[in-house]
Amino acid sequence: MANVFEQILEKETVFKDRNLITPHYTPRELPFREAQIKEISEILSGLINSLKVNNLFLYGKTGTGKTSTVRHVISDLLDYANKKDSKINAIYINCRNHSTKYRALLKCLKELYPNENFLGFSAGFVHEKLIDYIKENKNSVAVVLDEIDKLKELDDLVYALTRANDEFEKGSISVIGISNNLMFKDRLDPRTKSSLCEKEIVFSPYNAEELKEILIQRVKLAFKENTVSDSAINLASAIAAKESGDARTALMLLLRAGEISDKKEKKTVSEEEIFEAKKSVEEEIIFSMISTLPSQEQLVLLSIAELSLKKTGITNLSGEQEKGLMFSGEVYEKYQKLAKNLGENVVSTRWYRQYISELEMYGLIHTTNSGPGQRGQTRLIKLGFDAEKIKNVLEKELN
DNA sequence: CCTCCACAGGAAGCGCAGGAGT
DNA sequence: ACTCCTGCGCTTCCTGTGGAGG
Repeated sequence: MANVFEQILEKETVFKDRNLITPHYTPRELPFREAQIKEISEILSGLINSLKVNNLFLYGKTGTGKTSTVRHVISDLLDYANKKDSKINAIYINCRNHSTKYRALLKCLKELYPNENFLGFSAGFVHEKLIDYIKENKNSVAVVLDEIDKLKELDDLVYALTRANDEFEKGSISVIGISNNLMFKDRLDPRTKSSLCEKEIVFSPYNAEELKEILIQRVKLAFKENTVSDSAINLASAIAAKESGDARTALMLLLRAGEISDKKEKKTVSEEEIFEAKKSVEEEIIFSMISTLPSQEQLVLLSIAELSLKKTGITNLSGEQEKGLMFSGEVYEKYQKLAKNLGENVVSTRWYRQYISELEMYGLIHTTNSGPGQRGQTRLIKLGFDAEKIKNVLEKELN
């Protein structure tokens, strides 16, 4: 019998380099983000001349290329700075992993002094040390705060970072905030807001055509030649565009489809595999999103799922029956019943509306304002994914 | 035209948990 | 160990909006 590892590792595959199609990979080319790249670069170019540049705030839904774009610009900037002997540091911080002011500052220091460890030093010391670094080295430092909405004490941190600029004769700190939470900006302290959002750049979702281009480009990198059919790419981009305009979903579709082809020992990826991949990707996304939701929000979502399974639908703007559409009010009623049955407390209508907005932001539901023929000013709610699947996941989550 | 309904979403404030300062 | 402070989840109150109906 052949060696097991030989069987596994030397198996025929459709991939040339599987890593290049995972979400972690930052491609060198970023189609349809030229405008944003240019805008960000123009702003950051001042750093080369040791000027303090405007703080930057980027927002857009998940998978719209915010992080990739920033990483791209930063790496170009550092390359150029190297050539010109310009003193620039760029620090990338994912606030999900460094969620307090202290941890974020610590991460900055770690980048500036790679060989030293400041763990355990007081917050004040860490802050001083950061300022000292810039005073001594006269560097321009750009701090990227990704998923900035996950950061606690954000007001403090932004204040600490930007206020320091007054003390420098040469060198500076600039902050680039990235968020996919559109409401987030409004929750900020007015001073932080004006400081952080000196310049704002919006990333809108990709449409099907754009997703297609992105996929074609990635397929060239990650798959062997002529393994992925055009129709498969078309289908994958159409699915992703319809659901969210999220490039990550589109890439995941291709990745899974490739894996399915390998498993079947097929040498190509066709529409069939994309369809199969769609199921598993959907479930993955749904599961990972839902399981991190607060239980109250899960309850609201479950109410929507149950209603859309039961209801026949309501008449929409064009006067036709649309399935799975429901009023905000009836969802709240359903939610009240469900919560009572499960012994959970029931939140007020105001907070319930907050939940609805958040669920929409995550792409789990879609809402539209009611038009003529409907009850006044209300929201029509529709589930973003298959009701049956969501219900299954939720019922497990909620026991 | 006015009023009522069924909501949307802003503003203020409350109680709590957990971290910092002393 | 103790206060003080702050962010968070939430409620209460409020103003605004647009269709329905008198």
